[in-house]
Amino acid sequence: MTTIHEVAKAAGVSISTVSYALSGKRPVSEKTRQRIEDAVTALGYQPDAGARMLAGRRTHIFALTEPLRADTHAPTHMAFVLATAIAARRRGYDILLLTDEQASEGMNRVAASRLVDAILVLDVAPDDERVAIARAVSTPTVFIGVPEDHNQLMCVDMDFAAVGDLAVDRLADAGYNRMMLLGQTEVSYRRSNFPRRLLHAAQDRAAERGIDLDWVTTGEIATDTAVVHSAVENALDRGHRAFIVHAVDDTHEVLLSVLAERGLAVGTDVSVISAAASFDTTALAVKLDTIPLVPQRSCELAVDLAVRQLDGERLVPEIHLLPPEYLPFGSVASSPLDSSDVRAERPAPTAD
Amino acid sequence: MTTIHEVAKAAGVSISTVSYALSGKRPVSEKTRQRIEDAVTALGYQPDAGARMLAGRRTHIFALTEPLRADTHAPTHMAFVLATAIAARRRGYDILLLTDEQASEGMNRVAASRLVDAILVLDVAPDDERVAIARAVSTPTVFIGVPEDHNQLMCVDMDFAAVGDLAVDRLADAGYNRMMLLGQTEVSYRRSNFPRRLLHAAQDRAAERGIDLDWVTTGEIATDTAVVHSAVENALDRGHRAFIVHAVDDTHEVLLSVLAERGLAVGTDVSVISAAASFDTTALAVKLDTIPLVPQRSCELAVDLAVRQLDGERLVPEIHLLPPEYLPFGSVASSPLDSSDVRAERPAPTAD
DNA sequence: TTGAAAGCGATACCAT
DNA sequence: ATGGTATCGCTTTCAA
Repeated sequence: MTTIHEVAKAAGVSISTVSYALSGKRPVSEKTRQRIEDAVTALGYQPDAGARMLAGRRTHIFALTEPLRADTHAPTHMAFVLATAIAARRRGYDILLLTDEQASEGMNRVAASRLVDAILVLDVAPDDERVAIARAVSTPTVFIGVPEDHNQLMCVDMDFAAVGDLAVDRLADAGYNRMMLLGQTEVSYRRSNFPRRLLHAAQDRAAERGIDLDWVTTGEIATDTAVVHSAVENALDRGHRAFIVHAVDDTHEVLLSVLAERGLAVGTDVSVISAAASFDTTALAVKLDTIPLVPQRSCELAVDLAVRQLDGERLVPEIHLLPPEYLPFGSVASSPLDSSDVRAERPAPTAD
Repeated sequence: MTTIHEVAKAAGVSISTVSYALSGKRPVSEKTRQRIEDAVTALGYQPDAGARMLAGRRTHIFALTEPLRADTHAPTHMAFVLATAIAARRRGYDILLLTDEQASEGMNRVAASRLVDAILVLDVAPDDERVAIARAVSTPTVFIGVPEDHNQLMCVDMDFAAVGDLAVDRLADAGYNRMMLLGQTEVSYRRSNFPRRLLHAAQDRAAERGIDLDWVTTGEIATDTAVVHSAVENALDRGHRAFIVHAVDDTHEVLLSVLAERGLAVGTDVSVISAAASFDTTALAVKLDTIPLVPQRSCELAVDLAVRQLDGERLVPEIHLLPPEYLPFGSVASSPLDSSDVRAERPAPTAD
């Protein structure tokens, strides 16, 4: 193992100069800094992590807690983990995984042992037990998601309410007076609150504008293809021609396939908006107007907030809601038929 | 922060006694060890991670490298990550995530800085670049998967060849002389070698026993439901009545739904074996005979091998293949019709 | 602009 | 069975 002493000797300077040259915390003449850098690369020097943690006040590690429940949607979750890891590395931090069933134990342990500089919390539940721990430990903690009781907590999340408003507004502006929200699984409305935030905002906005908004979930636990299929059939039979989809990719696919079966053209006969999807909707059979949920944005902000706190910035604990962005792809009809007309011209067959 | 000094003072002993009492590396009288433990819990003492890493020769951290390519099947991957994390924690180790596009950089860094005690390699490709690095660094490395060039490498994996043999044997023993292997996606046969290991073993065994084995992949990149659907239809039309499924859950579901549509009863009219599935097949509509791929087994063994190396055991670098286990659920018919009979009694309609 | 040296908080060797 | 202390490799204050 190469130590800082060997680098110092090779460069003909003291170890403190090497340390400062590498950290940049003290000016070092261009000449010596060059010699030091040469020595570093020549010897393949890499500061000892343990020594750095002990002497410095930084471990350069973030903990990432993720309960990984059985109902977690793996692809979405992976996207967040990956985005966090990449954002952290860019700032010089590694990610330590805390997947314990009892995330509490892990959080306390890494905080008490000073293993990590900050804690990032993923997959936040409304009544998350990690809230109490975050308050108890002195390690800076950032939630990616918003628990019910978020007083004095630092949180980052998409503004799901704004997503709901935006989606309803677009369809309403296009002339629809009724629309269908294809939501998440039943369990996700219980275990998280972001689906509710979108739903309630959409319902309120619809009520304000005198719009008839229907809502269905996409299965009990996991997304149930059959449930989605019949829900869509049913909605079409009842005259629905405008859809807001807040769901996983499978649900999008089922919706599009039913529309295709019926010969309904998206952007002409029916309108569809994908709301808060974290996958690439442009890979679908039909491109959809999308209000994307970009994990990178949330995760980068979370990492940034953590780093800034470590750098001494005195940030107020608050919720950071990322404003939604609307990506048009022509899936909303410009001047649709009114749904009552639709109903008139096409008598609803019995479902099934 | 509570230090070992405070614990020592509270317990009225020296710091070395505290250290030994906690590590158990030296006998300590029951009386004093009790006082020390009391002090530890009273003060909520947790040894400083950095100090431990520097003074001891253990960081109590394992690195887990996972390239996370776009075609990675998220649920399967998550199962492995989770299993590894749990196995490691049980042995007192945390998991540091290395998800870099260039896993090389991360591996070199954590090895050189002595951030981790060992490296676990996930999602192994046939020509994995991490093989070279594993050979270069002195940090013990265990592959979960088997690269093409595994000379001098420590690897753990399911014995996929044995899985293939076993599946073919069961169906052959049941009297089938032709069978269909529903395989993985095309890309997985290129990016990994475990699908090939199963396939080739099955083909060889089939050839030995004079059995007609067909094989199809389940889509180009991601599993394509339509592709699977027509492949199964086609196979049935050609008289196939025995299936080996080496694929994700979606593929199982499509197969079962086609069989149901046709009114073919699993275990009577047709036989199905699920081979090397890492999800819970008992949750399917029909219970299937399964040769499961249990991530826990591979991951626990990998962790165990890493720990034993750290404990000084001089293990020879070799491949550890886990023998398959056959879980019967009655999905293989006991005395099936010969496929030629089947063909005779049911003229094959043209597909589609 | 640079160097010397005092910690950081454990582990583990050498004594007693 | 227990205590004293050198040591790990770095960061950072204090001096020059």
